[in-house]
Amino acid sequence: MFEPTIKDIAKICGVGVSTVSRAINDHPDINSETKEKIMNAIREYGYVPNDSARNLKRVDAKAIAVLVKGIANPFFTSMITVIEQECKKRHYAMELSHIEADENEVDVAQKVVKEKRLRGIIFLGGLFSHSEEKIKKLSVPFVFSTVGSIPENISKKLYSSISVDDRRESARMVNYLIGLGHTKIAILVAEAQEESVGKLRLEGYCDALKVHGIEVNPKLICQTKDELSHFSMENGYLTTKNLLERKEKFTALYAVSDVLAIGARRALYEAGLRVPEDVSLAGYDGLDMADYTVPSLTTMRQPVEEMAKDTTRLLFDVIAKRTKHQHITYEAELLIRESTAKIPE
Amino acid sequence: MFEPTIKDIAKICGVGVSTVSRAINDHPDINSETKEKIMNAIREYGYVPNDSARNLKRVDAKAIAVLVKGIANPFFTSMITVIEQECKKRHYAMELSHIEADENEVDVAQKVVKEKRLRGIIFLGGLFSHSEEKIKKLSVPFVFSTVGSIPENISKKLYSSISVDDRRESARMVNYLIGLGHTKIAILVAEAQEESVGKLRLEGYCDALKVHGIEVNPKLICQTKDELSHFSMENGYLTTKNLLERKEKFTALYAVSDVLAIGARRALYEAGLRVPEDVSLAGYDGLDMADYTVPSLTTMRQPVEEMAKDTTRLLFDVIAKRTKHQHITYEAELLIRESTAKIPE
DNA sequence: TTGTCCATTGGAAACGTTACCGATATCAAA
DNA sequence: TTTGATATCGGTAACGTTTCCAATGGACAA
Repeated sequence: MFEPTIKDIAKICGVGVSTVSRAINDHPDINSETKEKIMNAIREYGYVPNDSARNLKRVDAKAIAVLVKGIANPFFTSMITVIEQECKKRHYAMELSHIEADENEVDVAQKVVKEKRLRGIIFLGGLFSHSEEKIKKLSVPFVFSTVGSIPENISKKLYSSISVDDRRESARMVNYLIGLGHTKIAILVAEAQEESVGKLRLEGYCDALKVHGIEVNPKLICQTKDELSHFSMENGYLTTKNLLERKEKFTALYAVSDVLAIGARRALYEAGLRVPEDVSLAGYDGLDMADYTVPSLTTMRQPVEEMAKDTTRLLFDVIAKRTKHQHITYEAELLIRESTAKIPE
Repeated sequence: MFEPTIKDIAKICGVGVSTVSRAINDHPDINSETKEKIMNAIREYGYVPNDSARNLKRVDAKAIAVLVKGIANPFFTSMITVIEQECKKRHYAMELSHIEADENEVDVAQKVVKEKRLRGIIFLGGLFSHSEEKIKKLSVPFVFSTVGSIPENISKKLYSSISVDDRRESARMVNYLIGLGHTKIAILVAEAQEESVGKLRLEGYCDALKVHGIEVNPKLICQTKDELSHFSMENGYLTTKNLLERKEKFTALYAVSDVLAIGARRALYEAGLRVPEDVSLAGYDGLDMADYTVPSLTTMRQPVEEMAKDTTRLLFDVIAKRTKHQHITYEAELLIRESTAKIPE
């Protein structure tokens, strides 16, 4: 079947290709009658500009990329949805790419940016193995927005970030549990490596215990298994089962992610432990899901929508050079629900 | 910063551009030493081929698109993840696009295909307003794979489909509930419009009741609200609250999606109804999530992974003209778990 | 009338790649 | 030596756009 190009449209309308180009790109230097005539022909013949040709010619491809590590976490799904909407508003395309566990995200970024001539990158994920040297090598007009932990070893001038102070908010949650009378608090932690959210949230947990003079009991610190997706219900479930086998007494369980908490809930249930009567359960993230479980889950809500919107806005601002790189920190909101309760006397 | 092109690499290596092209595309007509030399230079200078230029020149852009209606449903998220992996294996890019409620999916497909010169399209979604005429207009080498309900009014030769016989499997679920002794079975149904999964699952529900001589009680048929995302926990929750306000007695509640069921579970809980003691609850889809709720959810598992793999395989087969359009139907698996029980005498 | 300015247009050169076609070198066979 | 086949390579024309630059024509002032 016949696929019209800009030349065909030009011929049909008896004008030059540049005129058609002006028409479709809303250039001012064009007669309104001519433009209308062209637009009609375009509609009639179903002409759609070829994106590759456009991006090849344009200095600026109107597109950004979102790189996600750990798509399994619904928290990121929500963020992506909002980011996509924001891009659409600005008539930008959004390229979505997953980063596998064994890939380096800056390398992937490098490749994607060159391949597609993108204007910017948003990183989504809790753990990044950035190195300053690699980031400097990212040649193209580039914005590096990270959601989650902020790499400490890199000059803040090189990237923007959007994050919640995981360590502080995590401590806040544990403080709340301690306030309820709990002292034997177990923690379910994912990816407790350098610069990861897991590590920060674990540190917050330790901070809170120390402030209250409670000794950190290593037997109550449970790390998720590497073989599985770190933030998955299955991992939460299995890790909790593992914890229960240790026979170490605890009255509260704090999972550093809602998904983990939901898996944990199941494991507790199967072990015959009631929530919150026998064990108080707390999550982190504030997923919609956490509000519909039975019992509903006490959690730290991260302002997803706001964060996603700001990420996008910031990215476009930096691209347009309206602003320098910024680092925004959000407050999380402690949502107290049914899964946590005072420890019985 | 300096961004090398194929010409630069050619100059650096003292060869022609076509030789470099041969090297990066694994053409046979090239000396292995030359190739190695070129590959080294490419690594050293960080050359990455420009995707736009490639796709512009190539007759066949190595990419397909996945168009999703209703991304909120985690069922689709799983499918997309698998499809993406399959594409990666074949060195194809996957373009992901959402279809808004007010958009026509064939129009979107048309536009995307022309814009990006794609080789094929996969539709994901329960409801499509396809028209034969529009599909025929899809000019480019094109494959149309639909997952979900199959449009009945369109020649089967024009597209491929991957689906579960929603009507039959839905009836199977209701049969199972009837087998447990339930006769007052409420149904939570989303999007009960023409050609939608919702409608088919509702029909299956009616079929099963009729076979057992149980009268269909319209007061037990609850439609989700249009304002919300049809397949969301919130909608399941609100619709169930609405059902409960009707004061119509029921001993089982069948939600046509697990997400809805989880919302329903919450509403039942708040109303003081125990699952399964007071009300048996059943879902549909077989999400991972359904296995971790308390109580775990009886559901109809659709073979997501298999379906996603077959969809991709089929698409690539049709693109390569290895096969004609096909229509594959899968069996769902009835997963009986804790949320359903025999009706007490 | 002439010159100047503005609005509108067309032509053509890129953008970076692939694919075709032809060129060269090498080597074996005649 | 000549011929032909084979392996390897380079040049160049596209692919469909955008963007610059120059051209045209009309309006208006000098």
